[in-house]
Amino acid sequence: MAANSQFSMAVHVLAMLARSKDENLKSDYLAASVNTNAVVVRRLLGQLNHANLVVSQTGANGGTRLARCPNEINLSEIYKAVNCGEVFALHAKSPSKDCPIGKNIEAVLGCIQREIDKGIAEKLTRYTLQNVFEMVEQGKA
Amino acid sequence: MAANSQFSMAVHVLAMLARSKDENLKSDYLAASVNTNAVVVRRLLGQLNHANLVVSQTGANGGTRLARCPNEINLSEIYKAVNCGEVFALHAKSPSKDCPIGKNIEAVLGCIQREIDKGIAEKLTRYTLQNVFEMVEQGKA
DNA sequence: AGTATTTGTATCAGAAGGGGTTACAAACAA
DNA sequence: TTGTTTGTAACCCCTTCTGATACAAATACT
Repeated sequence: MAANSQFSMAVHVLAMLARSKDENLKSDYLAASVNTNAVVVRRLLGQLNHANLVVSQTGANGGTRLARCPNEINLSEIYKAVNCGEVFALHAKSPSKDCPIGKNIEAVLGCIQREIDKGIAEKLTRYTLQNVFEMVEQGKA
Repeated sequence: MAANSQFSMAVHVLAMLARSKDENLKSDYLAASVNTNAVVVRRLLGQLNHANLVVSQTGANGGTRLARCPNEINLSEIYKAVNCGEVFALHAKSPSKDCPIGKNIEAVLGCIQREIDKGIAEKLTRYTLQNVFEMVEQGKA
């Protein structure tokens, strides 16, 4: 898949916002750091805003800042906010219902899919934005 | 872009092979159950063969069968065999190295990425192909 | 040997989605 | 009012997945 890098960009942008505390940052400025276009950043911020992670203001001296403290935001929320889809897709075209395997495989795969998603969420919940910000600041990967 | 359903198709095909024991199944037959094209199935089987999960034979009465017992194949191996890529992509274009965040964010994200991949593998390792086959047979999702 | 069958693979076309870009309306500060 | 900034629509390009056709190579059967 053309790999979806929205989560990476989102974490990057949010880390920038965490660093700037309560100061509004402009999409132009964020785009320069992420090395992309300002509109791409604004589209992303729209999703983060929708998830109540950031607050934006239009107009002169506008921009975006965090809606909460960095230690009150965890990566799982960010992951959910930028809808990256599932880990793997179910069949593009439904399997044959005339086949004993095809008839039930989708339900089983769906179950496994949910299991994995739970696992991902569990891992991501362990990291707060504050944690990530500190790891980046300390150059500690 | 179309979401990647290769893992789903792979599990489906392997479940079919598990059901047919040591009998060779033809790509045409598998394709009918998966509801796709025989070439798509052969491409998939090529990857599974490369991972030593199946064995194929050309020629009349040819086809494909499992290389191992279904209870000796776990879903993590299948996941690795069909290269589904990472859960999320890192930045398409490298972030600005002039920014304290941009300079280090990729390393931190890579670390998180590996953490998640480990989690997925751990979950998938719990299921054998035999488990999946039985769940499908029993219509139990 | 000869024929039919089946896989392996190359190649192309179409669909879908991500990302980059331009353009412009709406909101807001001064 | 004027200049700035976000929000969003519209479009293009590129990549990847899927479907399809075609054909060589391998194999079984007669």
